Amino acid sequence: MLETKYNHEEVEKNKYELWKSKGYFKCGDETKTPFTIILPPPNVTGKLHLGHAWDVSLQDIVSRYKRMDGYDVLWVPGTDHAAIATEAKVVKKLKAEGINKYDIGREKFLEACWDWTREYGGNIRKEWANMGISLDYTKERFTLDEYSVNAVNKVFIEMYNKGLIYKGKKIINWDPEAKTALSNEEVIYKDTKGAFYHIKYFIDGEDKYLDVATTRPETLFGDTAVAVNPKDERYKDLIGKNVIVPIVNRVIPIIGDMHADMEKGTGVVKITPAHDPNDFEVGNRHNLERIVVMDETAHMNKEAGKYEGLDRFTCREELIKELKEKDLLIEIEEIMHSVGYSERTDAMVEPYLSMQWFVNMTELSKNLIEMQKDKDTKVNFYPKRYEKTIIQKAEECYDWCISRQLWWGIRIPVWYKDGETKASITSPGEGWVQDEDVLDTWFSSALWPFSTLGWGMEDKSLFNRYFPTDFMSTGYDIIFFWVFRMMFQSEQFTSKNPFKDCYMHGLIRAKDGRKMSKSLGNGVEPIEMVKKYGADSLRYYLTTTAAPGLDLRFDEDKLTSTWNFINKIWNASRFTLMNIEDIKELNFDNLTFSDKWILTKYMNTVKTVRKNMDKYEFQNVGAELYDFIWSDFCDFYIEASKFNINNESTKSTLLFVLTGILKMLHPFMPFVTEEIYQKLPIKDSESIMISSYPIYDKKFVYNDTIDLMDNIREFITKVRTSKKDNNIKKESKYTFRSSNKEVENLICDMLKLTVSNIASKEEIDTLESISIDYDTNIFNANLKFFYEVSLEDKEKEKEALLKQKETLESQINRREKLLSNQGYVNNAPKALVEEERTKLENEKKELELINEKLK
RNA sequence: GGAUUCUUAGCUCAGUUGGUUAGAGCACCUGCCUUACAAGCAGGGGGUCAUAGGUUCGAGUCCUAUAGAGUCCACCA
Repeated sequence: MLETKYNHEEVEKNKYELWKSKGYFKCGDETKTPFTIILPPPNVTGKLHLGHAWDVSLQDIVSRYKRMDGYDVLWVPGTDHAAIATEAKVVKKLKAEGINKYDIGREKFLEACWDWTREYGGNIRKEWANMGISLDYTKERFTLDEYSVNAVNKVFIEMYNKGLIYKGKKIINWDPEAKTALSNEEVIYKDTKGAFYHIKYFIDGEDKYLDVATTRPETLFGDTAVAVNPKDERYKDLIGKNVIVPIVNRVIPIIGDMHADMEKGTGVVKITPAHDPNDFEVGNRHNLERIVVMDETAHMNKEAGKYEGLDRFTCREELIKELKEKDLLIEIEEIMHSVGYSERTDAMVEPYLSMQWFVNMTELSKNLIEMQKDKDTKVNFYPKRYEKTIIQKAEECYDWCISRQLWWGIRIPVWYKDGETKASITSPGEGWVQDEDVLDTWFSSALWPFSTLGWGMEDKSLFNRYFPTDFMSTGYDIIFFWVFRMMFQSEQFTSKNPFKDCYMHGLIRAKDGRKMSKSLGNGVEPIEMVKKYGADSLRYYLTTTAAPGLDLRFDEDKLTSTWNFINKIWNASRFTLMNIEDIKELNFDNLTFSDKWILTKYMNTVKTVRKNMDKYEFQNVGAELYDFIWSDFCDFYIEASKFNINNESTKSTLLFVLTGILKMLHPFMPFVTEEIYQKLPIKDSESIMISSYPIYDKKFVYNDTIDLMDNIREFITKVRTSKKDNNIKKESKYTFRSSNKEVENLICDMLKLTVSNIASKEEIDTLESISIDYDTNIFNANLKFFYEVSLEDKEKEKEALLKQKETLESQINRREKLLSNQGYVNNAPKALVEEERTKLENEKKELELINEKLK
């Protein structure tokens, strides 16, 4: 028998290992329809945060639901090598030991990375187990394993040969700390305090100067022109003349270019083609020289003359000092402007001219847009609005910088010899040297949905059976990093989209709405929450609280409520189990009214739950189950069943409905449902995990019980309220009559009206009474309580009646108006109009009763 | 500048083809140790659904504008 209280620690012990060892997580039943989910691979050396917990819970819900519903589910686990993130951590660790990565060299450094990966890699798996997620570990992948590396190489080479990947010298975002190029997505813009430095650029041969404003004065060493707008009357005549770059004393031309904005600053802008993407374009238009003035650590190079070797910020300070001394500085105007920082190292990004590899996005984007236009080929996003987002991204797409000057990652499969370039997995021969760079982590992640399934490998059986995948779930924060790229790569290499449905969830925030972050110290560890409340509580809370695509403010009080809900389920199960121990088989021959009612309610719930599960509307599933279980099953049905508990059919109903409840809850709370399921005297399989999901069955639907029970419950509430308002004691004498003999016992039981308290004739004659009336087309009843009614009680009753009268009258008024509206009567659904009519009639009847009483 | 989300009870949130009396949890008030559960039961109070218009027989839901909050993209000499 179950303990009186739910104990999540006990319940969650050992179950995961058992499921795993029984092989329930494994795919492979070819008699079933396949259903595939690929887990978004977390960073191998990372920790699972609440966002991950949310994400994996959503996927596990879908996996378990589909598995129970007869699909051959494959859920592929895996981790990501997270090139820059991991490399940064290993560099830091080595630094603490006094080791520099360049001193030990590439090979040794990679060994250190692998050590790090092995050391922390196991953590993730433990946390998955804690969350209870049903991953097929026989298919676990890593973005640096043979599946991934093979796919990456094949894809790169093919794209290179097709001209979809090219090498070029462009301005890219440079992270001077990690000493690598970044993609635009890896740059985070933050408002930063800075300044416009107004500097004098003297016109060559004249005593006049131009006021040139810049936020990065240290780049002046790379200036190769000054631009004004050709339409700008102020400067028009200067075009063609030259100015002198201060300090360097280089003579550079004044050019006319639309890039110079007349409204902005002084209307004069210095052009540094090697250090600004816009200036780069201007430089191309005017054939300007590109002078790089910094090295890869953002220290000044020899172009900066005596400032060579200084860090960019120190140089700025020194330079400003000198400009001031030489009276070349006009003013320093402090401003707030947004500046890019590296997502991983938080270093200020330097726009930097360098040779990098790029993916040409033009064709790929076009392709994606075409596929999204057709409902048969597109990815269905949940919520739908992200379909627009992804198209927008595709439309304004720029080329993707994929090379990284790192060591931890998949090396670019390109070889050089004597100015020749070849793309190849292995060396083309003697004397060929491989490109030093590795690929952006997201390049391998983009191939994940098919690389994990063995695309491009000899054995294609997994790929053929399980691709394309069915469901993808991820936070909206990586839609551009990942979802977008998975889509165009799959489209390019498999001609299909990587998944049919893509569910986007929001971000987890702290209770006050701020982001959870280390620096704010407001982060919450999922592990801690699992310890405190159990994985079941956490999973249910996370997945049923927020609507798709919306953020979730983490509220521990709600987790407590969820725990209480599970405790409620626990106790309802406890009650059921206590009373059905001897049951041998289900028998529905002798159903009571309330049995029929709960069966009908249950079937309706199954229908609604399935509908919402299929649409991934888990918040609706949660609400539906919560309400059904707590209000209908526990608060009413279990209470009612106590009076017929020896009836075999009532016992069967209890067991049948409870089993269904457990099954519908199982995807959300796998542990506790399994625990209880194991104790059921009759079950359809050895584990709830592999049992079958409830099916709507008309056989158990008794539609006429629904409205009648609603009436009964309303009447019961009315009586209880009245008893409380009028201070009517338990043992008060009463008389009761109703229009429906079948349910009279039920009502008396629920109201605890015993035969011994039925008022005698004498009591009826001598005592005063309060009467509670109920009158609708379906059910009417009259209950009178006989007792010493004080004057005060009478006043109170009268007051209550007057209040009721008032509300009734306004309701009748409203409804009469509504029903006299021809537009409504003609256009609204007939059933609805009919319902309104019935309600109006009932209200009129009730008003009559009240009026009578008031007399 | 472009896109997008949010604004519903004191707090946190549901409310999905528009259907008329807007729900939940927590908090609050009252009464109950009723033998599944006091982390519970029973009853109750509390909302002109941000504002202003519009479409419609009917709007929390659709449209337009406004205000406030957030996010993404672009720009940022």
